[in-house]
Amino acid sequence: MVTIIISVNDNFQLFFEMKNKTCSYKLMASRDALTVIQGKWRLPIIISLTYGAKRFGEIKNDIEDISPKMLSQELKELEHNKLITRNIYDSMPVTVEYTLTPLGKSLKKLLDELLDWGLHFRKEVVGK
Amino acid sequence: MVTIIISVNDNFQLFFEMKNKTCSYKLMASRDALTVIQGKWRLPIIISLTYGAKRFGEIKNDIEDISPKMLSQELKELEHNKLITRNIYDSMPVTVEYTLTPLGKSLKKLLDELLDWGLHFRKEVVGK
DNA sequence: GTAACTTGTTACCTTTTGGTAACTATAATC
DNA sequence: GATTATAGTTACCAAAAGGTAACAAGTTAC
Repeated sequence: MVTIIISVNDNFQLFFEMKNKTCSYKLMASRDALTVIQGKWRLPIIISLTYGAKRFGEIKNDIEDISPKMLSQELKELEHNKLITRNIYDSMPVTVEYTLTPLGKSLKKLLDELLDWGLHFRKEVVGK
Repeated sequence: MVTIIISVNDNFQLFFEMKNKTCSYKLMASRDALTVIQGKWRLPIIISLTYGAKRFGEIKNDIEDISPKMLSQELKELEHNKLITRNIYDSMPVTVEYTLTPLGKSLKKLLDELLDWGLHFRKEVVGK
């Protein structure tokens, strides 16, 4: 039996105990991926940024009912996980631009698959 | 502006307000997919069942530290979303077998992509 | 000097998710 | 009649996630 402790970031730890080392490692990686994109606002934010660099207020307008607290919080998390970068411009008033990193852009295939299966699921379950 | 209300199941509702109908529909489908597989125990359970039909106790042994309450709860949710089926056998003592449905098996590509990106992410972020 | 615009922060509260420990029902075995 | 094995359930609690409303700092325009 193996116990592996990994952390996606400072606030989040995953503990797994499994009999099979390879299987538990794969499970961890899959759950890392899930952890990074889950939550109410992350997909909307990431999708908003796939259309190019955006400022705080622009993302907020895109998503409509997100609060500044949640947007700020989630942007920090995404930056921490290196999916986006934050650029401050010394204009007046100050503007801050967010862009997807290469790692962030590398989510495309996963997001496509998520959409694909989601549509399939809706057809099979939600739609009926 | 369009407001669309959908529900994945009786207990869960997603509300989206967006300016672009197509975009919000895609977002909903993607979030459906996320919703169905997220949570601490769903991936382990689904993965456990990819190795074939299993009984309640067998899944419990596979996952080690899951409680009967959580396993029961999550199995019900997965059944409700039509990813698994529950078969009762009138043996003694009674045995119950869980299997993946075709819809459950259709998750394979998504799970593969999740694993793929998760490994990439670990290499880029967690590993450093 | 007051209002407006930018990007946030803070304190407080509610809802959702997950955990613990004890218990249940049924039947077979000792 | 007590123990074992099956597959759960129940009541209660803790932690995480998300929501609301008010505020803050810096600069420009009126």
